[in-house]
Amino acid sequence: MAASDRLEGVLALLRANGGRVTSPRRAILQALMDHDGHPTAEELTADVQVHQPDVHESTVYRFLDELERLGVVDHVHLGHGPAVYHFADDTHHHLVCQQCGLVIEVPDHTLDMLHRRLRTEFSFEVEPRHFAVMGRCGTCAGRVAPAP
Amino acid sequence: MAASDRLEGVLALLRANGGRVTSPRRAILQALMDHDGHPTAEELTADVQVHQPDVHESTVYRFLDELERLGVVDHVHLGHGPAVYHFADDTHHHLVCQQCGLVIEVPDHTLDMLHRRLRTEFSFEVEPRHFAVMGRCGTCAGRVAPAP
DNA sequence: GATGCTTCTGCGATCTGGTCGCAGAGCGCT
DNA sequence: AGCGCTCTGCGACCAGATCGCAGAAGCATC
Repeated sequence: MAASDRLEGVLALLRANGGRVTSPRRAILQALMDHDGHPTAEELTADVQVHQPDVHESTVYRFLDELERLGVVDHVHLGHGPAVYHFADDTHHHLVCQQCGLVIEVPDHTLDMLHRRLRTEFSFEVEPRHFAVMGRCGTCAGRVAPAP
Repeated sequence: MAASDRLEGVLALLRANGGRVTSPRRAILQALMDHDGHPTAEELTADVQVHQPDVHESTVYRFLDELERLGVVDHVHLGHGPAVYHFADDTHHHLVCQQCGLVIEVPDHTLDMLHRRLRTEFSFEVEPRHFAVMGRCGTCAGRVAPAP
């Protein structure tokens, strides 16, 4: 199946870069693939510990760092609170509601205009992948009267 | 002079809301006005402690919170690291270079297009005031070859 | 399948940024 | 000056994340 291909592919890349394949690492990758959405390091740790209770949070952090160095995953800051992780080929931006925490995924090209404008006016290359775009979702924006 | 008018104005507002005027509070406000740029709570504490060494960091945090409740100041998260504070009437957005930390202030209307687009396409009300827009400044973007 | 070099891991300590509870100081109304 | 209530310094505490260490385990080689 495709999922296990992906896992083995990452492990091969890891080995090719002098890394070792261990059972905590397999479990962390598996948890990352099994999780739908945007897991935090803490959530991943919890998932892994269901089957391997001794895997330590710092191991998860260290391995996620390494996966990031290898370009396999990215981490994103969705406003306050812990960072969340996802596979790097899952390219999209995040709109986060500051009120209810809803995360809306929007395709890359949605922010193209902004890119162009800030590039021409300020020579600034926006990179909204690592930090979310904050605001309020339709429901929350409608529910609360805007401040005076 | 206008600066002391401003200080007294804030203190009057504070009193009008049942707050008290104390020498730590005067000093914190003064430090905020004297600082050009975007001070962190820690920097403000240090500035205050030059003249009043006993003022505690937690006092600074508490007073900044209160000033925020009164609508006098806002705090902004410029990517990683501590939040920075500025007067609320100083309305602009922040572009932050993830590489060198440069902060570019851009007028409110620069992001109007983005507002409109995200509102019509995703019913999302962008609120980019509380979190900076991250990316790379012209110098850093030019200096480093884009990743393959 | 044993050896040995190197990497990984669990663990606790540590760090940063920020918050909280408490007892006492001090503001400001009268 | 007296009094009620707010504010303050202080240390403890919290979350999220990182680090140093000694021991465990991968894997290339024999």
